Amino acid sequence: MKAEAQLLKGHLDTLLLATLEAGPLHGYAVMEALRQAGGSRFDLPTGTIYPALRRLEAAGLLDGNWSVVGGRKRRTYALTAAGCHKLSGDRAAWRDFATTVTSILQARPCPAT
Amino acid sequence: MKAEAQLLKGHLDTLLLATLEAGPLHGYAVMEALRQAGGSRFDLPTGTIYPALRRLEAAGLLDGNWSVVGGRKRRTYALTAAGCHKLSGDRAAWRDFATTVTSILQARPCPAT
DNA sequence: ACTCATCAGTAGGTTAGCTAGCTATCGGCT
DNA sequence: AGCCGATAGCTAGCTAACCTACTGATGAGT
Repeated sequence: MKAEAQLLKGHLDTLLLATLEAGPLHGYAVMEALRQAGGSRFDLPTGTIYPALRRLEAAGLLDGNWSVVGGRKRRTYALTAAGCHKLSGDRAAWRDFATTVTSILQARPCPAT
Repeated sequence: MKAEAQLLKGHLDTLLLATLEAGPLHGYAVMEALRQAGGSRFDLPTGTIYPALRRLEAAGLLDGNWSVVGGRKRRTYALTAAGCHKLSGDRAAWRDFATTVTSILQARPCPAT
């Protein structure tokens, strides 16, 4: 599939990578960080986050490791070098995409219907 | 489904509405206008455009009418009042979404792995 | 006559996010 | 001790939407 196609729906992956850029986090923490960063706009359910993280891990963009904190198992994800590289590209792609969409959406006076 | 969910993948509808805000166009022209506006970033196939336009028409956001130009049948779509209203909301939603994503994607110095 | 661009549409597949459900641990409460 | 809510992780299956690939028609150019 074309890379542009991903842009139409694949923003989540980029956001996850960006969230993990600041440092490794486990799934639940990623979820909360995103919710906080997005001001409830990105209040994503676990069914969205966990598969996405696994997807990114499978793609080699994240490195997931089990750890036990207080007897509770946690899978902590860290950005890999490939993930960091991907993020740079995604960032540029997002800027490009956002700029284009914004310019197309420039408000024109809506003519009376 | 939540409205926010649409934002993750439903940008196309908004772009189509915005393209038609300047004036009624037929499907093929919409495709070209979008391609031109997007500088090849939105080089969408007919299989994407036509169903989308029909979807928007079914939703009452567009008004489609057959016309014959040079013996060729054309379906010309015009923005309805509802579509115009929807576009205003989408525009605000996009600004909101774009701002949030951009802020999350703020480039931090990628620490050495 | 043949080819190409224009114009419209559909069928079917893939992806990804969502809903809904599950397991398990810890801490606080009764 | 037993229960419940919050934390933490995972999966199955649905749906929406976008894409690929196709059909079919007309008109213009060669």
